[in-house]
Amino acid sequence: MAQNRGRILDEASRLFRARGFDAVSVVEVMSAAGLTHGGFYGHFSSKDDLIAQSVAHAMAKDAGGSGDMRAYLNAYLSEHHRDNAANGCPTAGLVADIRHQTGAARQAMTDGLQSQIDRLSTALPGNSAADRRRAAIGSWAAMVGAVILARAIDDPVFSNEVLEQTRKWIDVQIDLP
Amino acid sequence: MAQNRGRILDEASRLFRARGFDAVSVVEVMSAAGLTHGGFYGHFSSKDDLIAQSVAHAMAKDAGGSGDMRAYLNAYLSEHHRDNAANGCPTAGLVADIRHQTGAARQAMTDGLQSQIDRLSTALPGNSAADRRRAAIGSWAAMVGAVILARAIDDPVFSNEVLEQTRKWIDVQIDLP
DNA sequence: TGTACATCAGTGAACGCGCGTTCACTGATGTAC
DNA sequence: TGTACATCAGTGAACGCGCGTTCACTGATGTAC
Repeated sequence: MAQNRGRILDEASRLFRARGFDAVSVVEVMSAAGLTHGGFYGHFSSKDDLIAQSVAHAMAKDAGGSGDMRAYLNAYLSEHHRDNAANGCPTAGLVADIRHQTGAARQAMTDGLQSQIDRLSTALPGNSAADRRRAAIGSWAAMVGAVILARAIDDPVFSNEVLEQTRKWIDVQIDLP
Repeated sequence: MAQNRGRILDEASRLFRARGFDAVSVVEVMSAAGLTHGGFYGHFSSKDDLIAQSVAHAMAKDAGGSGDMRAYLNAYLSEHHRDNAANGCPTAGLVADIRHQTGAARQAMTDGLQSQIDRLSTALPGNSAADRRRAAIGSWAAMVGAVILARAIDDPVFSNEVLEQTRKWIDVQIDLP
């Protein structure tokens, strides 16, 4: 049962990242996990509960940004990441949708973002802890914003430009003393 | 009839920014415009058509960022803007949702973003056109990203911190020669 | 000026559909003797 | 080792509801005479 529960959370977080919370049904999630929909309520109390738990699950699994910052930045602002939302960063895929969700889901996202900012703060250069935290917040906002913009834009040239120019723009900022 | 059509588009774009495309029904939009739902299909061919037209309408109406850049930045990354999505920037409110919409809506958003980047490019300093365009793209990604993050975060202190630190981080970048 | 009629934007009841959720059930698993 | 039974995760038909959409209609407006 714990195994099935883990598979439901994995598939739910992939489907939610790809298509949003509202557009994915409970039936779809259970099918993706190889089960029928009736058993869903043995694992979760409601779809809102699944959403909250899948957000926490995805944020915990996707804990990047603590190592080589330049490599992380290049992978994050890549065409591959833009085109693979299902397996990509849960923040970029879910954060805008979170605004319309219940308290538990919002709290899971908030906790995940705090961890992410803490991780980036240690990976970025800077003269003081305050400088590093500012760089972490600013560059994370730019990274998430750029991927969201690039995914919305219906023109490959412009979309690629947003990714590439944002990468270069952050590069300049990170290299500063 | 043209007057009613304008009111429907105004109310639709406000409701969509506040709650997302899926969560707002045709009945709600028509009620907000002071009409009943049956007349909707005299104005639009479908809800998707309304979405596409309301995105174009909102992007055209909200053409900011060509004047005083510092004032624009401060207003954009303010608590007031974060807390008033309904009347705020359509990019911050709708861009993530656009990914799941039809071609017409995506194209309206793409066109609006091109105009916005063009406007910011002329308002920002820089030694070359390429530098200015890079600064426009990078700071726009950071501004949109920060507002989206701040709206998702379920902790006022952290949310305010994201707005304030992103503002300062962009400030440094804009002031550079 | 006054009357008869055509037009058509807006009305509201009705439709089919997919959703989240419920519940009586099944059948594999493990324990008692 | 073999049999009887309890447990309970998973099944699938069914529910009520709200949605997007349709359509016969109404009633205000403007034109013809």
